[in-house]
Amino acid sequence: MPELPEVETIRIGLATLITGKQILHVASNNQKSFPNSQPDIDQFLLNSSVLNVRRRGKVLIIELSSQYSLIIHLKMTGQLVFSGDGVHFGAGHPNASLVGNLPDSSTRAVLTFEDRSKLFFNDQRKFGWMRLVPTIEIENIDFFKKMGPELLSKQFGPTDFKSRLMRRPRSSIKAVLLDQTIVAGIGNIYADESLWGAKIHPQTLVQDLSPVNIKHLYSSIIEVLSLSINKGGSTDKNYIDAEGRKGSYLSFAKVFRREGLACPRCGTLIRKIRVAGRGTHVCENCQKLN
DNA sequence: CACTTGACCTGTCCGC
DNA sequence: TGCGGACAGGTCAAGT
Repeated sequence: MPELPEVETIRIGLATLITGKQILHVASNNQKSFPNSQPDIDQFLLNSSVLNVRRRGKVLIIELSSQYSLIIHLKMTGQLVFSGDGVHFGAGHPNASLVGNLPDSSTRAVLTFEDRSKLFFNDQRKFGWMRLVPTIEIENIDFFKKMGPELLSKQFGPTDFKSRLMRRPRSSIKAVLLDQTIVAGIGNIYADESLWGAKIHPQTLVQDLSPVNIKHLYSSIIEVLSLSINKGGSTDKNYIDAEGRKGSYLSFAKVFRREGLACPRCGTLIRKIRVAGRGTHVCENCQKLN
């Protein structure tokens, strides 16, 4: 569920909360979530401190002073929640009811910093993972090597977008937007929202898109992602930011999770269909199939 | 080779 | 009320 805007929101929060802090202790109760048997951990995680927090696509990268980095993929239900000075999760915190007391049954790993503040890696469905890798090797890791360009990068524009899409001309545009090797960061929510914004049916084959379609889609994606980052991302069920806050983007969504409601543009009832194996929200009046 | 589907998980919701 | 099954969606392996 965390897509680019959610991960970016977490990154911004984490950067201010943990940059400069030294890691004293790490605990994991699930080898898939975080294999804490790695010999590297004692040497390169403990007693190292956080240099910065970066993002690549939907992946967080916590760079450490040891020249190692923690790479974190939250997948569907992962959360990173910080608890420490100035940020309290207990009685009186406005989000206490959302976060509850930690650790809880979904906590898979906990980092403890030198000031006793903690970072909880919660993940109900155990799809997410955290790995310790040498910083210099990050770009050689397979999924980073295969990952498409950053949509919000200044070096990335509509022409690049078009040439990336054309790598999969015979697939539906929705499947291609979800493919992280084409462009990085879009998931189900923002695929549906940007396609609605560009008035393109999700099942349209890439080769059937007009140049104008592609231009509109590019603008729509940038607009939707930027708006969502400004709203702190989307909260459906599990997403919260590093301080335990929900995002408000979903209240701005035009089609996602709005099946049976009126399309804000034309009033036609929004339908939920299945495209590329995913639940897909569409206004079949605005978004006509070519 | 290009593309689609199923598995990985667990909590929630719906229908009987 | 209880229970089985569908569903949620990011990614990779397996299947067509």
